[in-house]
Amino acid sequence: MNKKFYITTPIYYPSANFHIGHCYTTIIADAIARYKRINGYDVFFQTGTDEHGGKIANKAQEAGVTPKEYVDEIILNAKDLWDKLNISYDFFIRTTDDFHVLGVQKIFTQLYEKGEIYKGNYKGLYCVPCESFWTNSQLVDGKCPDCNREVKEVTEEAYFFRLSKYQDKLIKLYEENPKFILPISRKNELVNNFIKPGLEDLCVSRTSVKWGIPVEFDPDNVIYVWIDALSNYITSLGYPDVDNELFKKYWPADLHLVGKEITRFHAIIWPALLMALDLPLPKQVFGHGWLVINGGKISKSLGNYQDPRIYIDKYGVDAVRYFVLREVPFGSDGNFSEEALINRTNSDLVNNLGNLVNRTITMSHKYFDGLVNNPKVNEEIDNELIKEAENLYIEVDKKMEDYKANEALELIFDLLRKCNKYIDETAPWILAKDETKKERLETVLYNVLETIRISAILLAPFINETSDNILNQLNTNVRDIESIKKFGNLESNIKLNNPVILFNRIDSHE
RNA sequence: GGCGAUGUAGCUCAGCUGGCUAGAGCAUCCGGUUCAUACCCGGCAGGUCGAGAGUUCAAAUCUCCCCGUCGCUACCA
Repeated sequence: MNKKFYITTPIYYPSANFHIGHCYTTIIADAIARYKRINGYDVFFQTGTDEHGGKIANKAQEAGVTPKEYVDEIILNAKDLWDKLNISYDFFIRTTDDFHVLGVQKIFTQLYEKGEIYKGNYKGLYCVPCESFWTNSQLVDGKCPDCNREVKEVTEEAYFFRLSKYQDKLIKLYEENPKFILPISRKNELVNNFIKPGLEDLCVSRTSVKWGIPVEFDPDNVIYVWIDALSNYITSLGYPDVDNELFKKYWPADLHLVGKEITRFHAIIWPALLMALDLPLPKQVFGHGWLVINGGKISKSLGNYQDPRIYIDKYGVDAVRYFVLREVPFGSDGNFSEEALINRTNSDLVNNLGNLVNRTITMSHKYFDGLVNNPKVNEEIDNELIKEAENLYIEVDKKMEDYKANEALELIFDLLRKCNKYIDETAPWILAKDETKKERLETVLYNVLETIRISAILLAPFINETSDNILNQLNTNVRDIESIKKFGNLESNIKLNNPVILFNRIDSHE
């Protein structure tokens, strides 16, 4: 039986269509999921949307439709976007799905019956005209940030989750699992800002919000975002039916991939809720950095972004995937700009990779009619290339262990660069002029083709279409991960297909 | 204010527990090559490693202080 791997993206808030930042998270998750799959894992990859809450209710009202109608449209748009980005998700959960609504109600009731949730009073600063609660830190000069009027302290009945009770257990969790929250800096933030000062109980219901899941035994109260949204990771597997095959097979999650802004919810509230439910905890929460635009946040109000499909249509899905995976360093922010996308595409995908594949296959056709053969007339110069090609998997795997996709890609492209150099040094066009060097020439081309095959197989999780394209041009059937752990598994009797341009050069002056 | 990151070649960044003339990719310039998508290969140039002080035989790497940028600071997913 295969090892399992359950990976999730956050469930995004569909108050508007998704931007490149959503794509970034989802593409990383997809790359990790695909990487695990080619390594033999039985992967369950989940994404989805968090559709309740006041903000969406307001948006819908503005648009003159029901909240459900409003989000339905955005979800269609999102699914189309994920299709265009080749996101290989196994399940797309919506918090408006019936099973989720029922599951969340059961979870809430269960927690209440166990005494983990109690009824108390929520004290908050309320702006009457705006009908919204604010925190101290949100106020501007002590006044409502929206309308600049006075706020007043009001009290309403609400349900609370005993979060404070889990303080010590959370500390123990972090200590026993140093990689529970990655990167480490995120963990420090949480410990210093929340755990150390002391956790407060968490208000988990609202009466002021109507668009949400009602509390089963007290329907005037709506279950607030924490339990509603976070529970998605288990309701999708059938919880509270713990005998569900999916739940038995995939829970606990191996990786919750989240943006750094919501690490807190996943690293504090979520484990505490699971402890309260007596469920196993996820193995890891990774709070990745943001894609920023001109150093600043992607922001709807600034209008500093475009529909991601514009870039996909113009430059191709793999150019976009490659860019976000390659450009953003492990855990920190990375800059997105069309110019950087173009540069990255031209230098890495067109010049390095595309040209390498093209020149190699062209030579094979020119000199041997596309027939592959390896007479193994090796020379000293071959050893380094062969050794590095053989080591590539090990090196990439080390990087992917910590989800460092950018560094994994860097390694692959280093090898491709070395391959171009190898061609220049062995100069096949000179060998071709000497009939006695025929077998040496075949060997050289074989070495390059095999290195390309190995690289293409490792590129599959990141840029799957390009990977397929290359392997199809090679016309090889040997595409499994095992075959690249040793050099020389490319078949010796195949005939290459005609070369096809992988990426077109982008003229940035367009 | 508190906590925490970060500041290294024009750009994006590597440089762990201190130790050869500080590195890579991209961009620029020069040269080579022609199988290839004006591509590929080689090379030059370019850095007071944010500023200052200290520890040390030796610091980008440790300590202190200052300056800049950014993040977090709970009920805004």
